[in-house]
Amino acid sequence: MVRWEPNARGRLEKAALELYAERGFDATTVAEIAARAGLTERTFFRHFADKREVLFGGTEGLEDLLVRGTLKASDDGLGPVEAIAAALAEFAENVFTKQRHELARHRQAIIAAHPDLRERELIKMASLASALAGALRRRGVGDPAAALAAEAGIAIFKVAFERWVAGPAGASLPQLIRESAAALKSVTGP
Amino acid sequence: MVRWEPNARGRLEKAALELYAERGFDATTVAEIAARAGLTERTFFRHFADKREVLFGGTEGLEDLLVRGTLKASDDGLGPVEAIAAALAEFAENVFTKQRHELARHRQAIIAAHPDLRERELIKMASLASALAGALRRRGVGDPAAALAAEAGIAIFKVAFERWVAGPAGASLPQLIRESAAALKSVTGP
DNA sequence: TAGCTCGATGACAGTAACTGTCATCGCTGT
DNA sequence: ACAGCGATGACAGTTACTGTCATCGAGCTA
Repeated sequence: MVRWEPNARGRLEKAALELYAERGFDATTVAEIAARAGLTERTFFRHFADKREVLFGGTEGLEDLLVRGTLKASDDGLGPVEAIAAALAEFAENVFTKQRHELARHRQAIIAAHPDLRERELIKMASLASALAGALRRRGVGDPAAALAAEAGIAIFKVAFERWVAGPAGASLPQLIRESAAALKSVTGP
Repeated sequence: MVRWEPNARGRLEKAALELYAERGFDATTVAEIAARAGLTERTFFRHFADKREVLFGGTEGLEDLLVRGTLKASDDGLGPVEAIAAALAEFAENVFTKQRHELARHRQAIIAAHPDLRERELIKMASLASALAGALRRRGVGDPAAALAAEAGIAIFKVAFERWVAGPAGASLPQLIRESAAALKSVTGP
């Protein structure tokens, strides 16, 4: 006999996703989320810094992973933007699989529906860009090249991900990333 | 004899800027800002949607201005990214003058110090990118090229602006924008 | 001039996000 | 057995933000 049901955090995430989808982000209170998860409001805030963060869990190791991928690709001789694109593509290969397409679509619909959630997503991306710029600098890329390459890499991912989410379940995100990278290259030209 | 002092909005902006700088964003309450401006909290929220927005006023005509500039530059035969960079450079020429360097530095220091304010800044930039992408599409640029060019243009501006703010008062933002655009071009290559 | 509408503000109550603090009580190691 | 730990609950407090009605000078109209 356990004192509490396990996986409180996961239950909160599930409850929040459901309620945000059912009633919208604004019309959902933290107390309601906690109640559906069989917990109290106070416990919600022990697991998540705020009402938005509950949608952005599992992002902890992400930056490190992509930084390592970028460093490796850079060591393989790729240019700055190509290195980031390669790291993102490899990451996408493992995480944004065909099975998770529907889940990602659902989540993005919720995020797109509310500016507060868009803001949170944007700052996560910006933080990632900053980390990737640092990685490039460690590989000898100067400034402002490193910062620009990182921003460009994130732009590639944003656009590719948007298309992946909007498109059919069969599409390959790594492929879309490669296409976006190519499109960026052609569009920066004359 | 007037019933109220004029320029309530401006007084609120000034008071907020001062208090955010003095005590920090978190430690400042809206009631304090309103009191310093000789108004009530309720009136603050009639002028600004929230506590952050008070730092982002005067942004109303910006999107239209840059969209028009981009359309014009595009008609002059520039490539998508170049067109946006040109529009941004011209805008910067008129707005981010040497005299406003100190003010901009001050404002950016406040924004950089608080994630909530960074989020707001990022969504403004994202909204601008979206508008610029629309402008490019109207000029026949396809997808995902239009979206990527817009994101790239915004990246150029972000990096250039960061350098302008961090650098000496004499630097020219339009010049930094042109340098960033060139750096992006070289970094997307092999 | 008298009355009327309008627009900016104040007054006040209410909701909900978030925080600080202390109590509770199974589990774990000694 | 028992002490301490860690996740949770209970509860009060602050503050961002909203809805609603009252106020009152300015300008319009008859």
